[in-house]
Amino acid sequence: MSIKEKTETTGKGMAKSSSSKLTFKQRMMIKREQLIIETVNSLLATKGYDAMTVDEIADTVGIAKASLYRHFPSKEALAVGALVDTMQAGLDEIDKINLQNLPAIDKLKAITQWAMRLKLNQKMPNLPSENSQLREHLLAHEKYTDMLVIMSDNLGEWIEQAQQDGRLNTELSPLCILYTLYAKACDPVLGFLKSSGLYSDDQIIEMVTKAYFDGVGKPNEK
Amino acid sequence: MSIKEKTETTGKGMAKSSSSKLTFKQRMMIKREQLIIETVNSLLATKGYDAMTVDEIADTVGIAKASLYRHFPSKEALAVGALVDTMQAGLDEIDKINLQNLPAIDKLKAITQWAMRLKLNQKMPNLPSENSQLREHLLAHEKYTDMLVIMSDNLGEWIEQAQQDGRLNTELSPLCILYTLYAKACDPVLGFLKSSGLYSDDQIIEMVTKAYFDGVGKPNEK
DNA sequence: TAACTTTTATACTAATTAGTATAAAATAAT
DNA sequence: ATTATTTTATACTAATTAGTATAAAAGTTA
Repeated sequence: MSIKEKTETTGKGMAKSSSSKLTFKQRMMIKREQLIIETVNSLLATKGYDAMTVDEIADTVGIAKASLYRHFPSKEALAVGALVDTMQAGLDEIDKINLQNLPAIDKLKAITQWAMRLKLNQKMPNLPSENSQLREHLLAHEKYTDMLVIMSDNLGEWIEQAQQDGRLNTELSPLCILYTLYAKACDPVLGFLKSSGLYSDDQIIEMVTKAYFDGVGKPNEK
Repeated sequence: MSIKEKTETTGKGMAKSSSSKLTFKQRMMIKREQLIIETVNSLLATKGYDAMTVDEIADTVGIAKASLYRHFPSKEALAVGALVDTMQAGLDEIDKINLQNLPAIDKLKAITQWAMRLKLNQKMPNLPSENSQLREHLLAHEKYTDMLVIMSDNLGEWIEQAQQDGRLNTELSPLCILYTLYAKACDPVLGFLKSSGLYSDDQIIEMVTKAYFDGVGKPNEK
């Protein structure tokens, strides 16, 4: 064994290595990293960043805290990792939707519903309130902001196309539509409707989609 | 001075005493309690419950921590007090709106916009994420839940009336409309649009109201 | 002035928790 | 089997913070 291998690590985010040949250990490392990320995502979705403790993460994953810190150097890095992971999933979903030849409005509905389903399944991490330490670090994290820009550009194109198609309200600025769309990913309405026990997930998504695109008011009210 | 007066206190919420004759000290007490509540509301709006510290509240109000604890027995009580206060303001606003003879749909728009303006002015307290200690205590607090029921009943009546008037989408259940309306009070879109610097508060409220009632989609899209 | 009450500043306790150190146990490699 | 590496359990440090105790200062009342 070479000295070099002694220091091998997945390196916080090289989950997709440039080399396609991975050792068994490396693959295990990646697998576990994914499990950690999933756990953090779930805890961020249910409890939020402040209430989530590192000991809890370790217990839930089923590994020792020291092992956790071999993958991520801090609690913040864990949260950022989870958020980057979700962002990547969103970008992947956008790519998938772009492959289909849909009108822009349907692409927008598709990504909105994808995000809402994630939220309903408690997989959508909750960001802490507006002025928080974590948010600053997140916006200082280049990878995350890069992904955010790519996603916003992509959604922005869909929005402008849908407006040109006459399928989106042109009285609303694209920015306003973009923000309201992002907001659907953390809409508390989904959880409240779910906890009412009256509706299936599909029904909830259908209702909230209708409320979002068609409005709660009657069309004739305009 | 009687023994009785020695133990006088505003008593956490008797801000509206049954007796209309109040001593100077009592009025000072109430005045200060209001200042505390305002401060807590502002801190809850900007930082959230977890990030808000009791020392910070005391410093911001400009009194000693010990004095703070003479008004409220715990941090949770402070938060609950702030939330009850906001809820009361909402009920007052509903009463005010009910005095005007407006169509139900306009009453709904009025209260929605009132809540959004509060949020824009950083006066709307942020509740912590769904499964939190504070939320449980809040729902165990009878006064708060009573107020919540009254408000929901009142808004529910408006919603059903507006549906009968043909001004609200009858494809959406009243419950769904109620929840989406509550959600406007904590809609992060308002803050994002504001921090973009592109719009005045009035413009933001107009935009988000339009998006909410008319939907982001074009009517002809239906 | 004198007696009394309230507020304040300060320091403390106790609990929580992020992150680290360490030695034993488990696993893998030769 | 032996050596090297990783994981684990445990205990620790250091920082934060809710809540309390206390004595001095400020304010009030007579």
